[in-house]
Amino acid sequence: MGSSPLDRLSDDPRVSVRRAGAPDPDGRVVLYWMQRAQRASDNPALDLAIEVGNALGKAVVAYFGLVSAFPGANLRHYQFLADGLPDVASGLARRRVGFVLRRGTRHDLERVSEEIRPALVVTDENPLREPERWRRQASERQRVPVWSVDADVIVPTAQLEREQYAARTIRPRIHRQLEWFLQASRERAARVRWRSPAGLMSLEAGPHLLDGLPIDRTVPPAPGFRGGSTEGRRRLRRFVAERLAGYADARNHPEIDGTSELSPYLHFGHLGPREVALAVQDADAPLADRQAFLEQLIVRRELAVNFVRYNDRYDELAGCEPWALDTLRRHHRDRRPYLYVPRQLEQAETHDELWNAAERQMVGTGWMHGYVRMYWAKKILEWTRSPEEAFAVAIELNDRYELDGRDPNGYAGIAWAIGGKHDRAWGPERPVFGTVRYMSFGSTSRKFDSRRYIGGQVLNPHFFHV
DNA sequence: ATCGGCTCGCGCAA
DNA sequence: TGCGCGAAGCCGAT
Repeated sequence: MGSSPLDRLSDDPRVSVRRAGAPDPDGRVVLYWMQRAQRASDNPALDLAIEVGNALGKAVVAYFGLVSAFPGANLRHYQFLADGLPDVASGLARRRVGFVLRRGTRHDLERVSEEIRPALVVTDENPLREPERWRRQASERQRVPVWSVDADVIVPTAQLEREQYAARTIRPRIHRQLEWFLQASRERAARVRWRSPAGLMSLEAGPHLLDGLPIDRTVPPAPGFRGGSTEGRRRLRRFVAERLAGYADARNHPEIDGTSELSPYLHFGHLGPREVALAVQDADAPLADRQAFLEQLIVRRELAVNFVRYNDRYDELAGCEPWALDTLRRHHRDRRPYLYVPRQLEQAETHDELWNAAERQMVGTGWMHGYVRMYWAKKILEWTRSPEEAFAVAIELNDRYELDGRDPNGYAGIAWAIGGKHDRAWGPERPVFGTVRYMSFGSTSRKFDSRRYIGGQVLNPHFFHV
């Protein structure tokens, strides 16, 4: 049995062998199909591709397909993504890795493979159903080995083995493994330099990349966010220097810029979670603040990834627990004093100015504060005709307007708010909610300065990111 | 300001 | 089988 250098590399718990076999000896390169992890450092998938290339004595090339068919994505998301590609290009060059950038309606790993003739293909992971299907189908069609690397979590998702019931069940399992997995990667460069075959097509990462691409352009780019690893790292440094001290309290004050606002960068893979965690862990800030942030970044974020990976109904009410489905069903005919259609919600036309402010923050800036996201989703449950409709409307709005939409965090957050996912029952039993945890305007407003949050929105829709 | 009761079920000790 | 306790809550009593 194997103890060749290659077997040792595929033995890593981050790695799944999706197509087994020996690398094609006639293959010219190791091909890294970059999808989720759109960065050239703190990227275990890229690191592995380089290790394999060096072990085989072959060059390494990364292929990125800018596909217009990504479900639910619009110009806001594509602009942010495209902002990040120049950083990918320059970062890969520093590691002597080639870059092939193409665009089209869908991924075309097959054609790129035919042109480049890889010995082996490496890719990253994304637990959402469509990207997972792309990886599976592409692996079936390859004639060379395909390995995927779980690059965007700290503890590999497979280590948890099954769907976790709550934060309290995943937390000790994650903490036990952090010492092993929370380590900076060794950023090696490829030993063999990539030489592009004559005539191989690749686009320039630049401002015109989106021109003519058939995407949904009805949502404008987010005015306060520029994508990319460089910008993400700048924001990380600023957060650690200016906001980490005091984070444990400030994060629950939506009227203050107290959070990291890094979720878009993590969503597009412009930053890796290890780099963020290590920067915070080693920071000169009170322990309680560092712990509060790491709880969000690691325990809560990876619980969300676990949910999407192991529950194929992650975007419907039916994916929630029986106790919650029962209590919501018993209350589905309750009278609802306020009822809104999706259009009214989208336009922030409710009687509740706190809710409207949260909605406007999301639509206008592409990012809603985490604390009001809970309130926002729970009120949709209260103001629509059924929990199923509430779930669908919340996901549609979240995925359309949030820069970090279409992300496990969003699905888990909405399932928590509407379906009690990862939560517990709370009495007393109430209309519509049953024993799903309730939130009220009055109580929520007493915890932070909601007037200031609302006012900031009214005076300047970009208040939060100026 | 703080406290208790509301309510459910996992995971572990036994 | 019993028991402790848990993502951010709410409300009324003290």
